[in-house]
Amino acid sequence: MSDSPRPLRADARRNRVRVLEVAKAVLARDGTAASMREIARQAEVGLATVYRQFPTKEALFEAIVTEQTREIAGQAQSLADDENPGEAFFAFFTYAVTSSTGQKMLVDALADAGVDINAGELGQANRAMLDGAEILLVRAQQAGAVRKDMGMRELGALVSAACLAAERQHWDEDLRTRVLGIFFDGLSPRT
Amino acid sequence: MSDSPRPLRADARRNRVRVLEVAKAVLARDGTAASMREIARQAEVGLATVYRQFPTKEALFEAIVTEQTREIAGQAQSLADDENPGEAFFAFFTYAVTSSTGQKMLVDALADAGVDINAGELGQANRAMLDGAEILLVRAQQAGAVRKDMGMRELGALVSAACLAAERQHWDEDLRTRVLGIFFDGLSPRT
Amino acid sequence: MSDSPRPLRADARRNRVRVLEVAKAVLARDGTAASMREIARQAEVGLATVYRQFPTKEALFEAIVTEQTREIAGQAQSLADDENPGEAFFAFFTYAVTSSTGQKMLVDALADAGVDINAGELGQANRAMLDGAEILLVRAQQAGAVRKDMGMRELGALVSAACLAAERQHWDEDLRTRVLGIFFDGLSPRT
Amino acid sequence: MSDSPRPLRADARRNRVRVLEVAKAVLARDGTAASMREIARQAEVGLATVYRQFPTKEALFEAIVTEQTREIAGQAQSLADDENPGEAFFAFFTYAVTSSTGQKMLVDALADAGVDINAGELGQANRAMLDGAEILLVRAQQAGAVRKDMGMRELGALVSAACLAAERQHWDEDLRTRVLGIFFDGLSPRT
DNA sequence: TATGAATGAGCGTTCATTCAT
DNA sequence: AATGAATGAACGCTCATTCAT
Repeated sequence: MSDSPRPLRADARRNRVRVLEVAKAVLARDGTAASMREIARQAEVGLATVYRQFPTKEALFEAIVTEQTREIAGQAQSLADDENPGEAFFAFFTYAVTSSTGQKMLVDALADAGVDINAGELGQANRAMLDGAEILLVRAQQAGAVRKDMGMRELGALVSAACLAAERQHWDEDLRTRVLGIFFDGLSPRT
Repeated sequence: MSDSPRPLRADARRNRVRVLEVAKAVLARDGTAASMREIARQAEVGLATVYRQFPTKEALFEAIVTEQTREIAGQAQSLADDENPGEAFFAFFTYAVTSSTGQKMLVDALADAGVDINAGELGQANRAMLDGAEILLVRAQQAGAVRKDMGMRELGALVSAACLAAERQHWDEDLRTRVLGIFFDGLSPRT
Repeated sequence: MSDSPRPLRADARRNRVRVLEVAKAVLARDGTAASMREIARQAEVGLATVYRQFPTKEALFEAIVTEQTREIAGQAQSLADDENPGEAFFAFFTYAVTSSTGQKMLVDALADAGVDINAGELGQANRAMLDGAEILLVRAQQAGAVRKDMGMRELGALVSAACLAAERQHWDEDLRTRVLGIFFDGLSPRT
Repeated sequence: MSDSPRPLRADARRNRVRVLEVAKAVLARDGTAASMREIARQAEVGLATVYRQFPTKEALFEAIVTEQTREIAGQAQSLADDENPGEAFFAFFTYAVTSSTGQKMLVDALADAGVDINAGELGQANRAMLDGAEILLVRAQQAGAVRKDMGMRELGALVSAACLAAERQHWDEDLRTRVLGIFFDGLSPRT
């Protein structure tokens, strides 16, 4: 966690962050058809600078997905021993939908492009996220907050659905709250 | 503005239908990145024949969406006076998700491209579909089968979510049934 | 040998020939680093027209080499039963050097690019050329016009050497005659 | 214009030599398409260090060619008063072909790029080499070892031819010996 | 002085669209 | 009416070269 020994890379680091941020936004807007040139233009860096940080378009996508996946995995972990498992689970679900806007699209694009989603850093992050999510799900079920006939497949499907629709339809916060409310009611145990 | 008589268009009509069918399949497989040339090849017609029927790629997309929207609108209409409003509503929801696989992607592509989704034949079809859906929703609510705090916005969001996720993740029938089950439980009136 | 049944392709055919011609010249001048754009520009056709005829740069190279190889093979064949084997052999050698300007460079470029030089139409043409050359060589040796310790390897090396140097140094006819004269003296049987 | 003193350039000198060596090898392998970055990487120096020594890629090429030309000129000089002019000439020819592998390609690349081959240090080296070669040629002719109707143009053409073909076809030592044998027989006086 | 990050021109290739046949 | 050849803009990517550290 100490400062790295190379102060030279201050600008390079800033450029990387900037490119990632812009790329996230551009991809959310234009989908995977977004061009590297457009990303470079909006990040106000040269085209080759993007390529220095991310040697292919695919690598850029993968970096974005990996970053977001890690964030979600981290959130799962910090909720793992929450004293209220039900609330923790629903909070995680909401966080995942809110933060992973556009991610599923990228994951699919990567899969289409033949990237092994379970390999490398992305695979690691993915497993961490899934493991964390499963813990939250099981604890919520044990606490009686979530119906028992739910598995990871259903959870993944629901989260994906919400992510994709929120992304493409630009859900505002109000709509998201109401739709997730419906989801959560559906997830409650049947009385 | 009157429909012109069509004495010679027997083969042209057949070509149009054929191109539409093939385009639907190709787009479902390759997404909106599918090329006009590929569609022409698979339809076994010349490239310019496709362009005669659909002056731009966008127009072809629009035609597909319009057709599918009309089908869904028709389904809503035929369920409009079903004697069991609750069943009718859920059947319609399921039909919409099942049949419009790949459609949402197109709608978004159109919207991205600046097409006014409410204009022209597509707008007409869209309004018919929404009107039909609203009737089904209201009747189901009046019958006590669907919670009262649902509006068309929530309905659209839910249908979209299911369509997009089903499309991108290749839900099998079993998973779709289970996920829609959760949706429908969430839509039931709170007891 | 009859006219092909498609008169439509008159212009396409002319473009193909034109592109091939220009490409031969451009490649002779700029080497394999010549750009497709430059070829298109000089041929006064659109870039995509070049690609319609030759789907990759490699394919264009291969087409050129194949064409030239065929011409040389044809020349070998028509000299195969010449009544003066010595003259026939030397005439063939001269023809090969004169006509295949720049070819060796392309062959090597293809080999570098991983093209199997013995496969497909090029391989066929290549074998025909080598077979024809061998016949001429053996006959010349039997007639006492060429030293016996010559094999196809040496022949290939000598022809290549002359081709490459003629190409890169822009030998005029006079110099070519004198240098080939030295070659031919070297090829004569030792007295 | 005077040579500046070089008190501090011990490492710079070493870098220059190292870069030149590596560049020679890389260019022999990858041709003139080799990238400056690759050369820097293999020389284990920074990219800008290469550019400090050689302000352009062209300059690097020129330096390599100049160095090799100087070596050949030196060889010519040391053979200039050999007691056996015929042997000396053929030894020089062989040395030139053997050592200048890859050089002709560079010379041509330079010429294509518009570099005046007769200017600067390269021109000087070139003249020295040609002068030395001419002396060897004339002495060999006077000694009756080489035919009289040979001039520098023919000599240059023959050496180039052998260099280029040896380079591009990866002649092994055996083949080179045999082919040069044919060349030398051709160069002998006609009996 | 040495480094490597940044840059933009250029390359091979694809695609929607137009036009001559 | 139908065809497919022609076109140029755009894309992903690489490279020689410059500049800030």
